[in-house]
Parts: sequence; structure tokens; C-alpha cells
Amino acid sequence: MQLTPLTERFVLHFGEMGSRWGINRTVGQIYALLFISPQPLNADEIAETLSFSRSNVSMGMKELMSWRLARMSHRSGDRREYFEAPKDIWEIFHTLAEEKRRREIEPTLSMLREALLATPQTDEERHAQARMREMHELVEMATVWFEEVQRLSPETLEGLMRLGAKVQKVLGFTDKLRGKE
Amino acid sequence: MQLTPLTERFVLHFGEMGSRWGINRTVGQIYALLFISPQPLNADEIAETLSFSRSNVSMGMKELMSWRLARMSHRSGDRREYFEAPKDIWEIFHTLAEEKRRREIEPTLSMLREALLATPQTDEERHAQARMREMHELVEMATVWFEEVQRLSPETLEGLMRLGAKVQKVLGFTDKLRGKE
DNA sequence: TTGAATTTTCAATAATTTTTGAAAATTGTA
DNA sequence: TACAATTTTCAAAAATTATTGAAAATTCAA
Repeated sequence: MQLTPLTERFVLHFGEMGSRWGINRTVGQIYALLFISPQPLNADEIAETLSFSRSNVSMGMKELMSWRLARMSHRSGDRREYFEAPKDIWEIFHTLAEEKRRREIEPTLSMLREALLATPQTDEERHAQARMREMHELVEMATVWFEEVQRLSPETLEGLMRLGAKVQKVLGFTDKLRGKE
Repeated sequence: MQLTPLTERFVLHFGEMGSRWGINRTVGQIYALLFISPQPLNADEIAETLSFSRSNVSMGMKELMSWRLARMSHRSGDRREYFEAPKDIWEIFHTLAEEKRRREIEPTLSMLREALLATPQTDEERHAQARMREMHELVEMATVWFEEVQRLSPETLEGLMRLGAKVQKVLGFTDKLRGKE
């Protein structure tokens, strides 16, 4: 696939953003390319379009697949593997959130849970543990909430989001009465 | 401040997690230390506790301040700067979300907005642009929604989150009727 | 002002991460 | 099974990022 100025900018942007997230430039660019490609691409096409080595693409695909941000497909009479990004943006959000939770939130929650089991030996430890408890409570609540919300269909979610503004208007009033902004 | 096994584990965990987010190990550890510290710490104390060079701490503090995850304070009769992490976990969430939006979402949105202004020259470009439009719409909607939600007070938000489960139960039913998961 | 205390900068070094090419492994088919 | 096509692995090289110590800059009290 040939990059035009329009698509190149998109691809490069995702490369740079990639490094702000945990993924590297290569992976970001490959993903962006698959996202806008009208048809699945094979590894050589990706390597050529982005000027990466073939093996780099192989690594990148492994990473993307582990994030479930790319899928493999095949063409009849062609042994090569073709890759495509999931089409549905809601699905992508969903997947990303789930993987982030698995890789970042869950380990943190277990660390916190374990820390909360310990008996603090000093005032400092007591204080530290109290802070960890606060963090644990909020993270857990947010996670549970997020899980719930994620079970909703895209349509319902969109509806809820649009509703958000209204909920805010109603509730915002109460908040202001309590001086909470 | 002296690290105990309990607090050390917490600090190291945040160091490692830091690298999954865009921030580095040092910054992650400093933040964790400030978070659990019962009182503000000065740069030397931080450097000593975490075995970093003084200058590394200086860099790290600059970064943390830019994320608004640390504040400076002073003690009377002491010229050194003391640092502390904001106490309120809701505030921290809020701040983080805001900075992430500013640094990652907004640049992406402007790139997309610009790309959407271009007139596509080929079918491929037309397709690419359509995909970008989908992405733009969802990201923008999510952002606006998030802004709205963020205006709510922590109390209201907690209420909404607890409500989440119920909303889901009611709405989930409708979804199932429509065969949507 | 001066100068001691403190913080910041910055170029050099260290450490880590990414990228590559070549070799090994795998896959599907003749 | 044998072999050609394809993918993966992996150690070395390249690139990037983090860390440091020394020097410069800043701050504030005398």
C-alpha cells in the first residue's frame, strides 16, 4: 500500500503517540496502517510501506496480536498471512480497555491487596497503608464500574454519553448548592 | 524517609508501571514515595531514599510538576524545597485525565480534524478518510462526555458509579432484546 | 552587594530498547 | 517425505532514553 501525504501523516502520528503509550513506534505505525487500509495486508507489504525490516514487522505483529488489535486472515491460493485491524471502533476501545486492565490495573490491584494484608509496624507504615487503601478502593470501584459500562451495547453507551450532559446539568446544580463545583 | 519491605514494594511497583505509561522508572518511584509519605520530602531525602542522584531527582520533580502530580511546599527556617503529592485521589484522577487529554487526545484530534479537511484523491484516500472520521467522532464524543463527567463532584461521581450497575441491569435487558450481547 | 545554600542544566556515560540480517523453524503442498 | 515459501527467533548493531557529576545559575540572608 502506497502512503500519500494524508495517510502518511496519520501513520506517523500514531508512531509518535505509540511511544507515549507503552507500545513502540513500529507497532504504532503498523496499527495505523492496518486501521486505514481498505484490505488486509501481508507482512511484506507492511514492511515495504513503512520501510521496516521484515523481522521488525514480525515482532510488531506479535505485539499487536497480543493486544488483540490485529487479526490474521488468508487468501485462497496465497500462503502468506494477511493482517487487518478490527473495524468496529467500539470494539477497539473495548479491547484496549480490557488489555490495559489486565496488564496494568490488575497487577496494581494485587500488589495493593497484598500490601493491605500486612500488619503495619510503625506509624509511617500505618500511614502508607492507609494511603494504599484509599487508592485501592478508588481503583477497584472505577474498575468495577468500567466493567459494568463495558457490558452495554455501543448504542446504549452512545445514548448514555449523550445523556451525560443532561445528568450533569441536573446533578451539577445539587453540587453547586453544596459548594463542590 | 526509610523504606520498609511494605513501602519498598509499592515504590518499586510504581517504578515498573511507570515505564508502561510514558513516565520513566525514576518518576514513578518518586511519585509513589511522595504518595505514601506522611510529610513533604526534600530532594535530598528523595535521592537518598531511592538511591538516585540529586540531579535525577531534580529532573524527575520537573516532570512530576508538569503532570501536576507533585506540589512544592516550604518549611520556615529551611530554604530547601519540599515536595508532596496531592492527597485527594479523586483530584489525582482528575488531573491525570486532564493532562492525558491535553498531551495525547488533543493532538490526535487536531491531526484528525486536519486530515478530514483534505479532499481525497483516490478511493484509498476516501476509505482512509472515512476511517479517520469514525475515529474522530468516537474520540470526540468520549472526550466531551468525559469532560462533563469530570465536572461532577466526587460524591456525585461515586453515586453514579454505584448506580452504574443498576443502569446496566435495566438497559442490559433492552440490549438483549435487540440481540446485542 | 556578597557568598553560602540550593537547584538546575548539560554534556558525557550507562542502560535500555529497538531494529536488523542471518539462521532456524514452521508450514503447506507436490 | 522433501522442498520451497514463509514466518520466527535471536544475537549483534544502532538508536534512544535515562542517569550522573560537575559546573552554572539561582536564591536568599547577612
